Amino acid sequence: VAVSMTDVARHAGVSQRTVSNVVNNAAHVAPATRAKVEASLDALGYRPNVAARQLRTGRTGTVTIAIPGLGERYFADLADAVIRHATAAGIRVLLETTGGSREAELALIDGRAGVLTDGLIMSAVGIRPGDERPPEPGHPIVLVGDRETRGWLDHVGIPNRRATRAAVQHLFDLGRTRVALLGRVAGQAESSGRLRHRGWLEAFERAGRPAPGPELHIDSDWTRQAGQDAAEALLAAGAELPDGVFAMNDSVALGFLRGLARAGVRVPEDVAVIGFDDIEESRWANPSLSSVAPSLDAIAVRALELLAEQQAAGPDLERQPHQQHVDFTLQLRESTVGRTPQG
Amino acid sequence: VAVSMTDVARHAGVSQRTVSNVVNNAAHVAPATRAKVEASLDALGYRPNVAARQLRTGRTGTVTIAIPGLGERYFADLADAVIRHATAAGIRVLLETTGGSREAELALIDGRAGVLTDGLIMSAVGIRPGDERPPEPGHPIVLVGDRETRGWLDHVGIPNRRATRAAVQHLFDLGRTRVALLGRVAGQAESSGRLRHRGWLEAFERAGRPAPGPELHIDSDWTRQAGQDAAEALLAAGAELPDGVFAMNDSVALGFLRGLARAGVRVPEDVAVIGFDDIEESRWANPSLSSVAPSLDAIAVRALELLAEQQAAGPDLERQPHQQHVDFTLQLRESTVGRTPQG
DNA sequence: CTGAAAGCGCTTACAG
DNA sequence: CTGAAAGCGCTTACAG
Repeated sequence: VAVSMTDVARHAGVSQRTVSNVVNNAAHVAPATRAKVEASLDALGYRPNVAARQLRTGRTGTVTIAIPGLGERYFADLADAVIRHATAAGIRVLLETTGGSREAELALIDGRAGVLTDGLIMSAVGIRPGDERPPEPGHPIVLVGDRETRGWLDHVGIPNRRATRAAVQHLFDLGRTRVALLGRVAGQAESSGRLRHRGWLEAFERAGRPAPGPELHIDSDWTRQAGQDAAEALLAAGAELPDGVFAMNDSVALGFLRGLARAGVRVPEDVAVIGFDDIEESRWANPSLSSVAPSLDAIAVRALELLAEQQAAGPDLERQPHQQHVDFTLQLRESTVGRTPQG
Repeated sequence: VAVSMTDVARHAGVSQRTVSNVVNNAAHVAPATRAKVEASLDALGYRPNVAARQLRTGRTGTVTIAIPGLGERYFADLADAVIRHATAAGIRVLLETTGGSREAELALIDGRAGVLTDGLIMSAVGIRPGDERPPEPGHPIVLVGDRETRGWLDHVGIPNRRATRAAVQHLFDLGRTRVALLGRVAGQAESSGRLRHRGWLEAFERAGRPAPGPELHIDSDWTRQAGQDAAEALLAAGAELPDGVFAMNDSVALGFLRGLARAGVRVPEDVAVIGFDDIEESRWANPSLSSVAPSLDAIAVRALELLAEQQAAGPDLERQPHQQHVDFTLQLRESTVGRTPQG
């Protein structure tokens, strides 16, 4: 059914090689030949067969971005950044969702289902440090996000502990002293949950303050609903409220804000709240939410670069995995600094 | 570098065909042979070469979902629905973003850059009715979303006019009479903007009310920022406020709500607001936003079915394009019905 | 600058 | 139940 280069070659009265040269814009094609071939290309409606090209060259011009799911806005934003930067470089993107399951992530890493693309960028949340093994030649892998392992795989993310310390210090600078941690501390030693927990503790330490007691750790899933429930439970318990809250991500922070608002607690006057991830909703919440903003663009660019680097390196057994940090910023909004003149 | 079936065959002392049979779980492989081959498969670490398989069979097991971008939550949710349902069926999904540009959409439709997958599901917003042409054999296409063309391509969406009438009627039922339209009426005759504009007019007509005057059409981009700006401009103008607002999508509605809240206008007491798309933020806004909720799951399932149908039909020149509607519901929340006992 | 030919790694009639 | 072989549509040394 499809028109092949052979068909075009016959139609134009040249060899298949010449058709290939024209299609791929190779230099040194005589103008007359080129014109003739292009006419045939158009006349027959030729479309390149990507599978054949890929089989021959071993390259697809496509990379895979794997995230837990698009439902969580942070991951959608991350995927968006990768897609935008890849597209700009002429690379297409296959999106896989893992549901955050270790099994699904491992299957992708070792290519069990077949390697469809030139490389894999994965926001891994389910695998454990021991699961990593050196990527096989021809199957470059870059992990992105918040883990901080010293594993076998390249990794790019933001410095979680440092970013957390900065966020908590911001609350200290505002004069808050009883700064709570909102979220669940779970997962592996190097999970973002544990890293942020440690950052919170370190902030007290570095500020020369006594370590926060357990009553300042508000346990909660990292979801909006859980955040709202946590706020309601806290208020129902009637205990003294913290005057500052560092939330492990924006979703739980937004839910918490809503729970406070419904009970008439004033933010930031009574409680100042800062989150993590800087998802888009945070700009639009009422009050708008301060947050730690990782540079997703920088993460995407760096991940794509590392992928290209691994491809170029080929089966280089000496290559050490690159573990890199990119920048973050503190987005200060109403939930900590109140309504500012510029709104 | 990679291990081929030939390598495995040599290692196991069988023919390549037998290896293929084992890998593809073909029936009628002698148990002893299977065991032998499986041992070699494991020993050598065989991974199927997807490109070769695709070249041979012409199928990839992958479909493309094309949307304007992941930044707009509605499209992310749509892509998520397609990915979830495709994955459940063992199909992988290539995500392309078009930026809503007609050029990018056309390039995908006619496969100019090469057809990478078994089919294309596209949320098209840039192409015009005349741009559609019958899909080429072997390149199935399904359009999804809000257009309502009688074009050459299969289409699945929700009945925009009917859904809009239902939303406006809901406001009438609440006793509102000055029900404004918020959003810009632009694009082709069958664009969702024009369809929703018509639905708004029809609602007045069917309710036996006089047609709304132009002062009830609040022109605005379909974005959050624009919605907020529109609310502020309206209040600054000092004109009489509408008592109900049908917004063309949730984003502009949410921005509008924020603008009202900042000025102390009470929702829904002073103004009741309903949006369109039912994006996730709407559940979490304060007040939460009522909205027309298309069934994204139904859209995804139906689109995938139509793709499969086109594949099965093959080059059937008699096949008529299928243009189908799926269900919608009205999600009633605080912005129209106020805070209810169950929160 | 162009042609004839090999081969990427599979699947699948065709035999036996 | 298994083998020997063709061929999917390309790219790319090898010649000329």
